[in-house]
Amino acid sequence: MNRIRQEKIQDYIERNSVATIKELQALFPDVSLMTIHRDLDALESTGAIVKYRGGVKSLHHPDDIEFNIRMRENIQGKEIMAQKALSLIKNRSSIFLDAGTSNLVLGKNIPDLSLNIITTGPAIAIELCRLHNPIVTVCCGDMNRKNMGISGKNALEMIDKINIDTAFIGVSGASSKVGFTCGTEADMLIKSSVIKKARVSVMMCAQEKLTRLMPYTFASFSDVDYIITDYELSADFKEEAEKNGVIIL
Amino acid sequence: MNRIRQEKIQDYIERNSVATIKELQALFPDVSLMTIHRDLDALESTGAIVKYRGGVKSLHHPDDIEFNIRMRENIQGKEIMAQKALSLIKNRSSIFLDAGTSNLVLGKNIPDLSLNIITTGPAIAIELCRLHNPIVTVCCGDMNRKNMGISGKNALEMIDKINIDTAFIGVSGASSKVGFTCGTEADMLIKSSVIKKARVSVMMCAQEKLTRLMPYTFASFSDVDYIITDYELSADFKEEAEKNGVIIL
DNA sequence: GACAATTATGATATAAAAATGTTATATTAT
DNA sequence: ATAATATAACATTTTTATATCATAATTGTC
Repeated sequence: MNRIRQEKIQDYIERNSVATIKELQALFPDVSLMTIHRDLDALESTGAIVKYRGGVKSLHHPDDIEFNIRMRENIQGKEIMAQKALSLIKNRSSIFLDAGTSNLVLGKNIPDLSLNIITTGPAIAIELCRLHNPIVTVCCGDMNRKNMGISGKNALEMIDKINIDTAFIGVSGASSKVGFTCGTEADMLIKSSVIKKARVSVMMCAQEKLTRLMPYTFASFSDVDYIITDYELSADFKEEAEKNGVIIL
Repeated sequence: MNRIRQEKIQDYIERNSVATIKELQALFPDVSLMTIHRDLDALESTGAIVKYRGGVKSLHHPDDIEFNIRMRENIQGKEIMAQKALSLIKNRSSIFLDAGTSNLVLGKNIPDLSLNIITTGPAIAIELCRLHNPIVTVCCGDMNRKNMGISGKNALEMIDKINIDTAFIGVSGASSKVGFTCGTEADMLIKSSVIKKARVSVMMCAQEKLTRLMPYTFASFSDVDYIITDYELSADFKEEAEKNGVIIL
């Protein structure tokens, strides 16, 4: 079988979450219908998709999808941010990775150093299993389906007990006036506790988050040390950062 | 033969855990295809790698890949076990899912009931995000790369605090004499604590685990309530189960 | 250093396997 | 009942692996 074509097909289906055979045929005009069918059979046997008469659908579940969709958004920006963040990760330090897509991309890029990595993202923990040197610790608590993150009282208690050198915190929305915001109270509690405990706090602010505000503020500019972004900050952000000694990467 | 090249090839395969012949050819453009084949034959005869049509794979994979491989093994058996386990899950109860591939398959099959699900498997937690009703709680602690499971002091403390109605425990090895075993001390501590706390303890014993013994015993027959398996138990298991009032599903 | 013996490599032909296409037949939806 | 779609069976093409032989490089011996 042609792996590359099959992966393209799967990608297409995942993106659109459904696809007709005709669409796929049009997408790959140089192979026969039968081959498409066979490719789909192969993909189906891996459990990634399901065939039905006339087409196929992705088997990924609604909540996964939201996360996966966000995972595919602005990949380049996330890569840029990950590269910047790597410069802040020192061997033999203890770092915290907040749940979320930016930090999952960061997790994929972390080298095999002697680190203590604490995370609220199970997906991040799984990703880090590819490495041999870091000790990976998962925060306990309740899963938030939206951001695949852990929060709750147990998590807070645990964070209270550990030491964090550098914390990478996901930001859902921000403004120069209200600071850094997120969508739930539970997440807010986690993020603000971590920032209090960490020696260095790094805000992972993809560009699109900077024009958006979420209900809960978890940190103001004076609480943080670095802002990592994928493009450039607007003047008011820069000004506010400078005023509070926040370094922009 | 050229030892140095062969070692480079082996290194490359180990690092990527698989390699296509084409990749290797591109990597060593100054030798012929035939030579690559012969190198691979030599490496295969040492038992370090395995050839398959189109490429080679390493026998020792990074742990995350190892987990995925185990995930694909005996899928039918795991499905059978999952179906049996479902009959023990009651609405509005608190269940514990141990990390591991059998319970990940079980997780994929759990219906959208009002459950409290506690798990040591981040992959299981992610899978359960597809559901809307259960409250999913992840145990805190350190990741064991081999079974993608969480263990350690934090996890033990957390388990101590919660109530578990039915616990589904993964079994790595078992015998009628020594009972149920696993591979690390940390896992042993988790499993035995959970069994102590749970009202009902269910051992998930795929057939292939029953002819295998692992270093740490975490439970004897008298500690457990159910054994779920995908085929049939041998006479000595049945006898020992009956003696201790363990129900075999 | 010359020479044989061994080992490694490359080229080509051949065999095996896998992927694809074609056509015929079965299934399904309306 | 009919048209659309899916599957099965077989033929063909393409890809990949092996066997064989010739040649080159390396090693050991005198």
